[in-house]
Amino acid sequence: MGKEVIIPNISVDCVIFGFDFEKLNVLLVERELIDSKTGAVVIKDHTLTGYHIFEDEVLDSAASRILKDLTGLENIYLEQFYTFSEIDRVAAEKDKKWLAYMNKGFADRIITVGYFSLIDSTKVELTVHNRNASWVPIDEIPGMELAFDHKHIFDRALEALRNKVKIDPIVFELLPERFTLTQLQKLLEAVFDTQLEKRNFRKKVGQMPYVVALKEKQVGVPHKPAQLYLFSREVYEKTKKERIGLMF
Amino acid sequence: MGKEVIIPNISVDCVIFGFDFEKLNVLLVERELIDSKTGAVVIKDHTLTGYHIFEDEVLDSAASRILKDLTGLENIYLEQFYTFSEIDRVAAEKDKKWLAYMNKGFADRIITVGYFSLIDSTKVELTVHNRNASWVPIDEIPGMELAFDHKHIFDRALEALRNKVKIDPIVFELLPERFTLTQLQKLLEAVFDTQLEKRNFRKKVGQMPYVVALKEKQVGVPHKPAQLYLFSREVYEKTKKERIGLMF
DNA sequence: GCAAAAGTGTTACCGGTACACCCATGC
DNA sequence: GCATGGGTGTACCGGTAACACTTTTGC
Repeated sequence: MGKEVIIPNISVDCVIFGFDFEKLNVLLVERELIDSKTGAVVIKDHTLTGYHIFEDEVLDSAASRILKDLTGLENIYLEQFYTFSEIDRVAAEKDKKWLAYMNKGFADRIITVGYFSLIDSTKVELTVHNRNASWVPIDEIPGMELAFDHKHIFDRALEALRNKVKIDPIVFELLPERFTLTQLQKLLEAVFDTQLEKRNFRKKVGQMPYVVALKEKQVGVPHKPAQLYLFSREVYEKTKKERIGLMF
Repeated sequence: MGKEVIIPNISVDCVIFGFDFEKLNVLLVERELIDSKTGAVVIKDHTLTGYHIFEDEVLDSAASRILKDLTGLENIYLEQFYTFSEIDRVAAEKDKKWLAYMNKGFADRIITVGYFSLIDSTKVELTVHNRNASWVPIDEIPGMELAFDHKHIFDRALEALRNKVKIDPIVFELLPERFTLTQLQKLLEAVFDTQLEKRNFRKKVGQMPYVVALKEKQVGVPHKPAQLYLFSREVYEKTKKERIGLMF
Protein backbone atom coordinates (compact mmCIF):
# COMPACT_ATOMS: atom_id res chain seq x y z
CA MET A 1 0.00 0.00 0.00
CA GLY A 2 1.10 3.54 -0.58
CA LYS A 3 3.01 3.64 -3.84
CA GLU A 4 0.38 1.86 -5.89
CA VAL A 5 0.58 2.63 -9.58
CA ILE A 6 -2.69 3.20 -11.36
CA ILE A 7 -3.62 1.91 -14.78
CA PRO A 8 -4.47 5.16 -16.55
CA ASN A 9 -7.15 3.91 -18.91
CA ILE A 10 -9.18 1.52 -16.74
CA SER A 11 -11.39 2.40 -13.82
CA VAL A 12 -14.15 0.94 -11.70
CA ASP A 13 -17.38 2.72 -10.80
CA CYS A 14 -19.68 1.54 -8.01
CA VAL A 15 -23.40 2.04 -7.82
CA ILE A 16 -24.08 1.59 -4.13
CA PHE A 17 -27.65 0.73 -3.23
CA GLY A 18 -29.14 1.07 0.22
CA PHE A 19 -32.60 0.79 1.71
CA ASP A 20 -33.95 3.04 4.45
CA PHE A 21 -37.14 0.99 5.02
CA GLU A 22 -39.00 3.40 2.78
CA LYS A 23 -37.14 3.87 -0.46
CA LEU A 24 -34.30 2.40 -2.42
CA ASN A 25 -31.38 4.82 -2.47
CA VAL A 26 -28.06 5.27 -4.15
CA LEU A 27 -25.02 6.70 -2.49
CA LEU A 28 -23.76 9.72 -4.42
CA VAL A 29 -20.84 12.02 -3.77
CA GLU A 30 -21.02 15.72 -4.30
CA ARG A 31 -18.49 17.10 -6.73
CA GLU A 32 -17.56 20.74 -6.53
CA LEU A 33 -14.92 22.70 -8.35
CA ILE A 34 -14.31 26.31 -7.47
CA ASP A 35 -12.18 28.64 -9.54
CA SER A 36 -9.24 29.43 -7.29
CA LYS A 37 -8.95 32.97 -8.66
CA THR A 38 -12.51 34.19 -9.00
CA GLY A 39 -14.10 31.96 -6.41
CA ALA A 40 -16.84 31.11 -8.92
CA VAL A 41 -18.42 27.69 -8.82
CA VAL A 42 -17.27 25.92 -11.97
CA ILE A 43 -18.76 22.51 -11.30
CA LYS A 44 -21.34 21.39 -8.80
CA ASP A 45 -22.99 18.07 -9.36
CA HIS A 46 -22.95 14.47 -8.15
CA THR A 47 -20.95 11.39 -9.03
CA LEU A 48 -20.86 7.71 -8.33
CA THR A 49 -17.78 6.54 -6.51
CA GLY A 50 -15.04 5.16 -8.64
CA TYR A 51 -11.35 5.12 -9.16
CA HIS A 52 -8.68 3.66 -11.36
CA ILE A 53 -7.41 0.18 -10.73
CA PHE A 54 -3.84 -0.46 -9.71
CA GLU A 55 -1.32 -2.39 -11.73
CA ASP A 56 -1.34 -5.38 -9.43
CA GLU A 57 -5.01 -5.28 -8.62
CA VAL A 58 -7.98 -7.23 -9.91
CA LEU A 59 -11.24 -5.48 -10.72
CA ASP A 60 -13.12 -7.04 -7.81
CA SER A 61 -10.48 -5.85 -5.36
CA ALA A 62 -10.55 -2.36 -6.80
CA ALA A 63 -14.31 -2.27 -6.31
CA SER A 64 -13.98 -3.50 -2.71
CA ARG A 65 -11.33 -0.93 -2.03
CA ILE A 66 -13.43 1.90 -3.41
CA LEU A 67 -16.37 0.77 -1.37
CA LYS A 68 -14.34 0.55 1.78
CA ASP A 69 -12.80 3.97 1.22
CA LEU A 70 -16.22 5.53 1.05
CA THR A 71 -18.23 3.58 3.58
CA GLY A 72 -15.68 1.91 5.81
CA LEU A 73 -17.38 -1.42 5.19
CA GLU A 74 -15.79 -4.68 4.10
CA ASN A 75 -17.17 -7.97 2.79
CA ILE A 76 -20.00 -6.26 1.02
CA TYR A 77 -22.06 -7.70 -1.78
CA LEU A 78 -20.60 -6.54 -5.07
CA GLU A 79 -21.44 -7.54 -8.57
CA GLN A 80 -19.83 -6.56 -11.81
CA PHE A 81 -22.52 -5.79 -14.36
CA TYR A 82 -21.18 -3.98 -17.42
CA THR A 83 -18.14 -2.34 -18.93
CA PHE A 84 -18.55 1.09 -20.48
CA SER A 85 -16.34 2.16 -23.33
CA GLU A 86 -17.96 5.09 -25.13
CA ILE A 87 -15.13 7.11 -26.54
CA ASP A 88 -16.25 10.45 -25.17
CA ARG A 89 -17.59 9.26 -21.86
CA VAL A 90 -15.23 11.50 -19.89
CA ALA A 91 -14.87 14.18 -22.55
CA ALA A 92 -17.60 16.67 -21.67
CA GLU A 93 -16.15 20.11 -20.95
CA LYS A 94 -16.83 20.07 -17.24
CA ASP A 95 -15.48 16.56 -16.91
CA LYS A 96 -12.28 17.46 -18.74
CA LYS A 97 -11.80 20.37 -16.37
CA TRP A 98 -12.34 18.10 -13.44
CA LEU A 99 -9.81 15.54 -14.63
CA ALA A 100 -7.28 18.27 -15.34
CA TYR A 101 -7.82 19.61 -11.84
CA MET A 102 -7.34 16.16 -10.33
CA ASN A 103 -4.08 15.89 -12.27
CA LYS A 104 -3.48 12.24 -11.45
CA GLY A 105 -2.27 11.00 -14.81
CA PHE A 106 -5.53 9.60 -16.10
CA ALA A 107 -5.82 8.86 -19.79
CA ASP A 108 -8.08 10.85 -22.12
CA ARG A 109 -10.09 7.80 -22.84
CA ILE A 110 -11.08 5.74 -19.83
CA ILE A 111 -12.92 2.47 -19.92
CA THR A 112 -14.81 1.83 -16.75
CA VAL A 113 -16.17 -1.35 -15.26
CA GLY A 114 -19.48 -0.97 -13.48
CA TYR A 115 -20.23 -2.72 -10.21
CA PHE A 116 -23.33 -2.49 -8.15
CA SER A 117 -23.23 -3.12 -4.47
CA LEU A 118 -25.88 -3.76 -1.88
CA ILE A 119 -25.39 -2.56 1.63
CA ASP A 120 -27.32 -2.65 4.82
CA SER A 121 -27.56 1.07 5.30
CA THR A 122 -28.10 0.75 9.03
CA LYS A 123 -24.41 -0.17 9.13
CA VAL A 124 -23.01 2.86 7.39
CA GLU A 125 -22.15 6.13 9.03
CA LEU A 126 -22.08 9.05 6.65
CA THR A 127 -20.50 11.41 9.13
CA VAL A 128 -16.91 10.30 9.42
CA HIS A 129 -15.60 9.30 6.04
CA ASN A 130 -18.00 11.37 4.08
CA ARG A 131 -16.71 13.30 1.19
CA ASN A 132 -20.15 14.83 1.07
CA ALA A 133 -21.73 11.52 0.35
CA SER A 134 -25.48 11.25 0.61
CA TRP A 135 -28.28 8.78 -0.05
CA VAL A 136 -30.45 9.73 -2.98
CA PRO A 137 -33.75 7.96 -3.70
CA ILE A 138 -33.57 6.24 -7.06
CA ASP A 139 -36.61 8.05 -8.37
CA GLU A 140 -34.82 11.37 -8.00
CA ILE A 141 -31.83 10.40 -10.09
CA PRO A 142 -33.44 11.06 -13.48
CA GLY A 143 -33.92 14.72 -12.56
CA MET A 144 -30.36 15.23 -11.32
CA GLU A 145 -27.15 16.27 -12.93
CA LEU A 146 -24.49 13.59 -12.70
CA ALA A 147 -20.84 13.56 -13.71
CA PHE A 148 -19.50 11.77 -16.79
CA ASP A 149 -21.86 9.06 -18.05
CA HIS A 150 -22.88 8.17 -14.50
CA LYS A 151 -26.56 8.49 -15.19
CA HIS A 152 -26.24 5.91 -17.89
CA ILE A 153 -24.23 3.68 -15.59
CA PHE A 154 -26.89 4.04 -12.92
CA ASP A 155 -29.63 3.01 -15.37
CA ARG A 156 -27.77 -0.11 -16.32
CA ALA A 157 -27.07 -0.90 -12.69
CA LEU A 158 -30.71 -0.70 -11.74
CA GLU A 159 -31.65 -2.93 -14.63
CA ALA A 160 -28.97 -5.45 -13.67
CA LEU A 161 -30.09 -5.34 -10.05
CA ARG A 162 -33.69 -6.06 -10.99
CA ASN A 163 -32.72 -8.94 -13.23
CA LYS A 164 -30.55 -10.48 -10.57
CA VAL A 165 -33.05 -10.03 -7.77
CA LYS A 166 -35.55 -12.07 -9.75
CA ILE A 167 -33.35 -15.13 -9.89
CA ASP A 168 -31.24 -14.97 -6.76
CA PRO A 169 -32.02 -13.98 -3.18
CA ILE A 170 -29.64 -11.03 -3.05
CA VAL A 171 -32.21 -8.54 -1.72
CA PHE A 172 -31.47 -9.68 1.77
CA GLU A 173 -28.11 -7.95 1.48
CA LEU A 174 -30.02 -4.69 1.72
CA LEU A 175 -31.61 -5.57 5.05
CA PRO A 176 -30.17 -5.94 8.54
CA GLU A 177 -29.59 -9.51 9.66
CA ARG A 178 -32.89 -9.56 11.50
CA PHE A 179 -35.82 -8.07 9.63
CA THR A 180 -39.60 -8.21 9.50
CA LEU A 181 -41.68 -9.45 6.61
CA THR A 182 -43.12 -6.02 6.09
CA GLN A 183 -39.63 -4.63 5.66
CA LEU A 184 -38.85 -7.30 3.11
CA GLN A 185 -42.07 -6.54 1.27
CA LYS A 186 -41.42 -2.81 1.23
CA LEU A 187 -37.95 -3.46 -0.08
CA LEU A 188 -39.16 -5.54 -3.00
CA GLU A 189 -41.79 -2.96 -3.76
CA ALA A 190 -39.09 -0.31 -3.83
CA VAL A 191 -36.80 -2.35 -6.05
CA PHE A 192 -39.47 -3.06 -8.63
CA ASP A 193 -41.47 0.11 -8.15
CA THR A 194 -44.66 -1.83 -7.67
CA GLN A 195 -47.17 -2.87 -5.04
CA LEU A 196 -47.47 -6.36 -3.58
CA GLU A 197 -50.44 -7.94 -1.84
CA LYS A 198 -49.64 -8.70 1.78
CA ARG A 199 -51.25 -12.10 2.26
CA ASN A 200 -49.97 -13.56 -0.96
CA PHE A 201 -46.55 -12.17 -0.31
CA ARG A 202 -46.40 -13.80 3.10
CA LYS A 203 -47.68 -17.07 1.75
CA LYS A 204 -44.89 -17.07 -0.77
CA VAL A 205 -42.24 -16.22 1.78
CA GLY A 206 -43.66 -18.97 3.96
CA GLN A 207 -42.62 -21.42 1.27
CA MET A 208 -39.01 -20.29 1.42
CA PRO A 209 -37.32 -22.50 3.99
CA TYR A 210 -34.31 -20.18 4.01
CA VAL A 211 -36.28 -17.28 5.44
CA VAL A 212 -36.37 -18.47 9.00
CA ALA A 213 -38.51 -17.07 11.80
CA LEU A 214 -36.64 -16.18 14.95
CA LYS A 215 -38.07 -16.44 18.43
CA GLU A 216 -37.71 -12.70 18.81
CA LYS A 217 -40.15 -9.96 18.10
CA GLN A 218 -39.81 -6.26 17.61
CA VAL A 219 -39.82 -4.24 20.80
CA GLY A 220 -40.94 -0.73 21.52
CA VAL A 221 -43.18 -0.27 18.53
CA PRO A 222 -46.58 1.37 19.11
CA HIS A 223 -48.51 -1.50 17.59
CA LYS A 224 -48.44 -5.28 17.52
CA PRO A 225 -44.75 -6.18 17.39
CA ALA A 226 -43.64 -8.02 14.29
CA GLN A 227 -41.91 -11.36 14.15
CA LEU A 228 -38.25 -11.14 13.20
CA TYR A 229 -36.71 -13.25 10.46
CA LEU A 230 -33.29 -14.21 9.25
CA PHE A 231 -32.07 -15.16 5.79
CA SER A 232 -29.92 -18.26 5.61
CA ARG A 233 -27.97 -18.60 2.39
CA GLU A 234 -26.80 -21.95 3.63
CA VAL A 235 -30.33 -23.30 3.69
CA TYR A 236 -30.97 -21.64 0.35
CA GLU A 237 -28.06 -23.37 -1.33
CA LYS A 238 -29.13 -26.72 0.07
CA THR A 239 -32.76 -26.50 -0.92
CA LYS A 240 -32.71 -24.69 -4.22
CA LYS A 241 -33.86 -26.63 -7.20
CA GLU A 242 -33.06 -25.89 -10.78
CA ARG A 243 -35.89 -24.16 -12.51
CA ILE A 244 -35.96 -24.02 -16.27
CA GLY A 245 -39.32 -22.34 -16.78
CA LEU A 246 -38.98 -19.97 -19.70
CA MET A 247 -40.35 -16.58 -18.91
CA PHE A 248 -40.44 -14.79 -22.22
CA MET B 1 -9.14 1.33 -41.52
CA GLY B 2 -5.60 0.15 -41.99
CA LYS B 3 -3.41 2.01 -39.53
CA GLU B 4 -5.55 1.35 -36.51
CA VAL B 5 -3.68 1.63 -33.22
CA ILE B 6 -4.47 -0.99 -30.63
CA ILE B 7 -4.93 -0.39 -26.94
CA PRO B 8 -2.30 -2.74 -25.51
CA ASN B 9 -4.03 -3.69 -22.28
CA ILE B 10 -7.66 -4.18 -23.31
CA SER B 11 -9.08 -6.88 -25.50
CA VAL B 12 -12.38 -8.49 -26.39
CA ASP B 13 -13.04 -12.23 -26.51
CA CYS B 14 -16.08 -13.74 -28.20
CA VAL B 15 -17.77 -16.98 -27.30
CA ILE B 16 -19.64 -17.84 -30.49
CA PHE B 17 -22.52 -20.23 -30.09
CA GLY B 18 -24.12 -22.17 -32.92
CA PHE B 19 -26.70 -24.93 -33.18
CA ASP B 20 -26.51 -27.79 -35.68
CA PHE B 21 -30.02 -29.12 -34.89
CA GLU B 22 -28.47 -31.67 -32.59
CA LYS B 23 -26.09 -29.99 -30.20
CA LEU B 24 -25.11 -26.57 -29.02
CA ASN B 25 -21.61 -25.76 -30.26
CA VAL B 26 -18.93 -23.17 -29.78
CA LEU B 27 -16.66 -21.93 -32.51
CA LEU B 28 -13.03 -22.48 -31.55
CA VAL B 29 -9.86 -21.71 -33.42
CA GLU B 30 -6.89 -24.01 -33.44
CA ARG B 31 -3.70 -22.48 -32.15
CA GLU B 32 -0.44 -24.00 -33.20
CA LEU B 33 3.11 -22.83 -32.62
CA ILE B 34 5.99 -24.69 -34.18
CA ASP B 35 9.59 -24.10 -33.25
CA SER B 36 11.12 -22.67 -36.40
CA LYS B 37 14.46 -24.35 -35.78
CA THR B 38 13.59 -27.81 -34.52
CA GLY B 39 10.17 -28.11 -36.09
CA ALA B 40 8.81 -29.33 -32.76
CA VAL B 41 5.25 -28.51 -31.84
CA VAL B 42 5.47 -26.03 -28.98
CA ILE B 43 1.78 -25.24 -28.62
CA LYS B 44 -1.26 -26.98 -29.98
CA ASP B 45 -4.57 -26.14 -28.43
CA HIS B 46 -7.74 -24.13 -29.03
CA THR B 47 -8.79 -20.57 -28.36
CA LEU B 48 -11.82 -18.37 -28.50
CA THR B 49 -11.60 -15.55 -30.98
CA GLY B 50 -10.52 -12.23 -29.64
CA TYR B 51 -8.39 -9.23 -30.29
CA HIS B 52 -7.39 -5.93 -28.83
CA ILE B 53 -9.59 -2.93 -29.28
CA PHE B 54 -8.47 0.09 -31.25
CA GLU B 55 -7.96 3.53 -29.83
CA ASP B 56 -11.02 4.99 -31.51
CA GLU B 57 -13.18 1.93 -31.15
CA VAL B 58 -15.92 1.02 -28.73
CA LEU B 59 -16.10 -2.46 -27.22
CA ASP B 60 -19.25 -3.44 -29.12
CA SER B 61 -17.63 -2.50 -32.41
CA ALA B 62 -14.52 -4.45 -31.60
CA ALA B 63 -16.65 -7.51 -30.89
CA SER B 64 -18.54 -7.09 -34.18
CA ARG B 65 -15.30 -6.69 -36.06
CA ILE B 66 -13.81 -9.82 -34.53
CA LEU B 67 -16.93 -11.75 -35.36
CA LYS B 68 -16.96 -10.54 -38.91
CA ASP B 69 -13.28 -11.33 -39.39
CA LEU B 70 -13.86 -14.91 -38.40
CA THR B 71 -17.27 -15.71 -39.84
CA GLY B 72 -17.87 -13.07 -42.49
CA LEU B 73 -21.20 -12.26 -40.86
CA GLU B 74 -22.54 -8.87 -39.83
CA ASN B 75 -25.46 -7.75 -37.66
CA ILE B 76 -25.11 -10.70 -35.39
CA TYR B 77 -26.49 -10.99 -31.90
CA LEU B 78 -23.79 -10.03 -29.45
CA GLU B 79 -23.93 -9.50 -25.74
CA GLN B 80 -21.28 -8.34 -23.36
CA PHE B 81 -21.37 -10.50 -20.26
CA TYR B 82 -18.27 -10.06 -18.09
CA THR B 83 -14.86 -8.46 -17.87
CA PHE B 84 -11.93 -10.61 -16.82
CA SER B 85 -9.01 -9.10 -15.01
CA GLU B 86 -7.06 -11.84 -13.27
CA ILE B 87 -3.50 -10.65 -13.14
CA ASP B 88 -1.94 -13.77 -14.57
CA ARG B 89 -4.63 -14.60 -17.07
CA VAL B 90 -2.20 -14.44 -20.01
CA ALA B 91 0.90 -15.34 -18.04
CA ALA B 92 1.08 -19.14 -18.39
CA GLU B 93 4.33 -20.22 -20.04
CA LYS B 94 2.77 -21.30 -23.31
CA ASP B 95 0.67 -18.18 -23.48
CA LYS B 96 3.68 -15.93 -22.91
CA LYS B 97 5.48 -17.71 -25.73
CA TRP B 98 2.50 -17.20 -27.97
CA LEU B 99 2.26 -13.50 -27.23
CA ALA B 100 6.00 -13.07 -27.78
CA TYR B 101 5.68 -14.87 -31.10
CA MET B 102 2.77 -12.64 -32.16
CA ASN B 103 4.93 -9.62 -31.31
CA LYS B 104 2.17 -7.06 -31.70
CA GLY B 105 2.90 -4.84 -28.74
CA PHE B 106 0.43 -6.33 -26.30
CA ALA B 107 0.83 -5.54 -22.63
CA ASP B 108 1.90 -8.12 -20.06
CA ARG B 109 -1.36 -7.72 -18.29
CA ILE B 110 -4.44 -7.73 -20.47
CA ILE B 111 -7.97 -7.15 -19.31
CA THR B 112 -10.49 -8.75 -21.59
CA VAL B 113 -14.16 -8.11 -22.07
CA GLY B 114 -16.22 -11.22 -22.78
CA TYR B 115 -19.01 -11.25 -25.33
CA PHE B 116 -21.17 -14.13 -26.34
CA SER B 117 -22.74 -14.25 -29.73
CA LEU B 118 -25.48 -16.36 -31.22
CA ILE B 119 -25.35 -17.26 -34.84
CA ASP B 120 -27.45 -19.24 -37.22
CA SER B 121 -24.82 -21.76 -38.16
CA THR B 122 -26.50 -22.59 -41.45
CA LYS B 123 -25.24 -19.17 -42.55
CA VAL B 124 -21.59 -19.63 -41.81
CA GLU B 125 -19.07 -21.22 -44.12
CA LEU B 126 -16.03 -22.56 -42.35
CA THR B 127 -14.07 -23.15 -45.54
CA VAL B 128 -13.08 -19.69 -46.75
CA HIS B 129 -12.15 -17.53 -43.84
CA ASN B 130 -11.24 -20.33 -41.54
CA ARG B 131 -8.12 -20.04 -39.52
CA ASN B 132 -8.78 -23.67 -38.60
CA ALA B 133 -12.01 -22.75 -36.94
CA SER B 134 -14.34 -25.55 -35.96
CA TRP B 135 -17.56 -26.12 -34.10
CA VAL B 136 -17.11 -27.93 -30.82
CA PRO B 137 -20.08 -29.30 -28.84
CA ILE B 138 -20.28 -27.58 -25.50
CA ASP B 139 -20.13 -30.84 -23.59
CA GLU B 140 -16.68 -31.52 -25.01
CA ILE B 141 -15.16 -28.26 -23.82
CA PRO B 142 -14.47 -29.37 -20.24
CA GLY B 143 -12.15 -32.11 -21.52
CA MET B 144 -10.21 -29.87 -23.86
CA GLU B 145 -7.13 -27.73 -23.52
CA LEU B 146 -7.84 -24.08 -24.16
CA ALA B 147 -5.58 -21.05 -24.35
CA PHE B 148 -5.29 -18.41 -21.63
CA ASP B 149 -8.30 -18.41 -19.29
CA HIS B 150 -10.64 -19.23 -22.14
CA LYS B 151 -12.19 -22.19 -20.41
CA HIS B 152 -13.19 -19.94 -17.58
CA ILE B 153 -14.56 -17.38 -20.03
CA PHE B 154 -16.55 -20.09 -21.75
CA ASP B 155 -18.09 -21.21 -18.45
CA ARG B 156 -19.22 -17.72 -17.65
CA ALA B 157 -20.57 -17.27 -21.17
CA LEU B 158 -22.68 -20.38 -20.95
CA GLU B 159 -24.04 -19.30 -17.61
CA ALA B 160 -24.86 -15.84 -18.96
CA LEU B 161 -26.49 -17.37 -22.03
CA ARG B 162 -28.73 -19.58 -19.92
CA ASN B 163 -29.75 -16.71 -17.68
CA LYS B 164 -30.60 -14.51 -20.61
CA VAL B 165 -32.48 -17.18 -22.54
CA LYS B 166 -34.82 -17.58 -19.59
CA ILE B 167 -35.96 -13.99 -19.68
CA ASP B 168 -35.64 -12.94 -23.31
CA PRO B 169 -36.39 -14.75 -26.57
CA ILE B 170 -32.85 -14.69 -27.88
CA VAL B 171 -32.70 -18.41 -28.68
CA PHE B 172 -34.26 -17.72 -32.03
CA GLU B 173 -30.99 -16.10 -33.06
CA LEU B 174 -29.55 -19.60 -33.17
CA LEU B 175 -32.11 -20.85 -35.68
CA PRO B 176 -32.68 -20.08 -39.34
CA GLU B 177 -35.51 -17.66 -40.05
CA ARG B 178 -37.88 -20.50 -40.74
CA PHE B 179 -37.75 -23.36 -38.31
CA THR B 180 -39.86 -26.21 -36.99
CA LEU B 181 -41.10 -26.60 -33.45
CA THR B 182 -39.06 -29.73 -33.02
CA GLN B 183 -35.94 -27.78 -33.89
CA LEU B 184 -36.83 -25.14 -31.34
CA GLN B 185 -37.44 -27.79 -28.73
CA LYS B 186 -34.14 -29.56 -29.46
CA LEU B 187 -32.37 -26.24 -29.19
CA LEU B 188 -33.77 -25.45 -25.77
CA GLU B 189 -32.96 -28.95 -24.64
CA ALA B 190 -29.38 -28.43 -25.80
CA VAL B 191 -29.05 -25.06 -24.13
CA PHE B 192 -30.28 -26.27 -20.77
CA ASP B 193 -29.05 -29.83 -21.07
CA THR B 194 -32.46 -31.21 -20.23
CA GLN B 195 -35.45 -32.98 -21.77
CA LEU B 196 -38.78 -31.36 -22.54
CA GLU B 197 -42.17 -32.99 -23.02
CA LYS B 198 -43.43 -32.50 -26.57
CA ARG B 199 -47.10 -31.78 -26.00
CA ASN B 200 -46.58 -29.36 -23.16
CA PHE B 201 -43.81 -27.64 -25.02
CA ARG B 202 -46.02 -27.10 -28.07
CA LYS B 203 -48.89 -25.91 -25.93
CA LYS B 204 -46.62 -23.32 -24.41
CA VAL B 205 -45.24 -22.17 -27.72
CA GLY B 206 -48.83 -21.98 -28.96
CA GLN B 207 -49.37 -19.21 -26.42
CA MET B 208 -46.55 -17.12 -27.80
CA PRO B 209 -48.10 -14.88 -30.42
CA TYR B 210 -44.67 -13.95 -31.71
CA VAL B 211 -43.91 -17.48 -32.87
CA VAL B 212 -45.98 -17.42 -36.01
CA ALA B 213 -46.89 -20.38 -38.18
CA LEU B 214 -46.13 -19.98 -41.86
CA LYS B 215 -48.13 -21.51 -44.66
CA GLU B 216 -45.13 -23.57 -45.68
CA LYS B 217 -44.10 -27.03 -44.63
CA GLN B 218 -40.87 -28.91 -44.81
CA VAL B 219 -40.24 -30.66 -48.12
CA GLY B 220 -38.28 -33.77 -48.97
CA VAL B 221 -38.26 -35.31 -45.53
CA PRO B 222 -38.95 -39.04 -45.26
CA HIS B 223 -41.78 -38.58 -42.82
CA LYS B 224 -44.71 -36.27 -42.20
CA PRO B 225 -43.40 -32.80 -43.07
CA ALA B 226 -43.36 -30.28 -40.25
CA GLN B 227 -44.97 -26.88 -40.18
CA LEU B 228 -42.53 -24.01 -40.44
CA TYR B 229 -42.52 -21.08 -38.03
CA LEU B 230 -41.05 -17.63 -37.81
CA PHE B 231 -40.06 -15.53 -34.81
CA SER B 232 -41.25 -11.95 -34.85
CA ARG B 233 -39.47 -9.71 -32.39
CA GLU B 234 -41.84 -6.95 -33.41
CA VAL B 235 -44.84 -8.89 -32.16
CA TYR B 236 -42.87 -9.87 -29.09
CA GLU B 237 -42.12 -6.27 -28.14
CA LYS B 238 -45.74 -5.32 -28.62
CA THR B 239 -47.24 -8.10 -26.58
CA LYS B 240 -44.79 -8.61 -23.77
CA LYS B 241 -46.00 -7.84 -20.31
CA GLU B 242 -43.87 -7.07 -17.33
CA ARG B 243 -43.51 -10.05 -15.08
CA ILE B 244 -42.21 -9.58 -11.59
CA GLY B 245 -42.59 -13.11 -10.27
CA LEU B 246 -39.66 -13.84 -8.00
CA MET B 247 -38.00 -17.07 -8.84
CA PHE B 248 -35.64 -17.76 -6.00
C1' DG C 1 -46.94 -51.25 -46.10
C1' DC C 2 -43.41 -49.74 -43.18
C1' DA C 3 -40.35 -46.63 -40.90
C1' DA C 4 -39.90 -42.02 -38.96
C1' DA C 5 -41.16 -37.98 -37.11
C1' DA C 6 -45.38 -34.71 -36.74
C1' DG C 7 -49.15 -33.57 -34.47
C1' DT C 8 -53.01 -33.54 -30.99
C1' DG C 9 -56.61 -33.71 -26.04
C1' DT C 10 -57.73 -34.78 -21.21
C1' DT C 11 -57.07 -35.01 -16.50
C1' DA C 12 -54.75 -33.99 -11.91
C1' DC C 13 -52.43 -30.88 -9.23
C1' DC C 14 -50.23 -26.74 -7.70
C1' DG C 15 -49.21 -22.09 -7.46
C1' DG C 16 -51.00 -17.51 -8.25
C1' DT C 17 -54.48 -14.13 -7.32
C1' DA C 18 -58.09 -11.71 -5.11
C1' DC C 19 -60.28 -10.40 -1.05
C1' DA C 20 -61.85 -8.78 4.65
C1' DC C 21 -61.37 -9.30 9.27
C1' DC C 22 -59.27 -9.93 14.09
C1' DC C 23 -54.88 -9.08 17.10
C1' DA C 24 -51.19 -7.11 20.10
C1' DT C 25 -48.96 -3.18 21.56
C1' DG C 26 -47.88 2.05 23.05
C1' DC C 27 -49.75 5.99 24.36
C1' DG D 1 -59.88 2.84 24.33
C1' DC D 2 -57.92 4.11 20.21
C1' DA D 3 -54.65 4.31 16.67
C1' DT D 4 -51.24 1.63 14.29
C1' DG D 5 -49.40 -1.81 11.74
C1' DG D 6 -49.20 -7.30 12.32
C1' DG D 7 -51.10 -11.31 11.03
C1' DT D 8 -54.33 -14.96 8.97
C1' DG D 9 -57.88 -18.40 5.50
C1' DT D 10 -60.60 -19.46 1.50
C1' DA D 11 -62.33 -19.78 -3.19
C1' DC D 12 -61.30 -19.49 -8.09
C1' DC D 13 -58.46 -19.82 -11.96
C1' DG D 14 -54.81 -20.59 -15.06
C1' DG D 15 -50.63 -22.88 -15.92
C1' DT D 16 -47.80 -27.00 -15.52
C1' DA D 17 -47.14 -31.99 -15.64
C1' DA D 18 -48.15 -36.45 -17.00
C1' DC D 19 -49.69 -39.55 -20.37
C1' DA D 20 -50.87 -42.59 -25.80
C1' DC D 21 -52.49 -42.66 -30.13
C1' DT D 22 -53.30 -41.06 -35.09
C1' DT D 23 -51.29 -38.76 -39.33
C1' DT D 24 -48.41 -37.85 -43.34
C1' DT D 25 -44.72 -38.48 -46.02
C1' DG D 26 -40.49 -41.16 -48.60
C1' DC D 27 -38.97 -45.29 -49.80
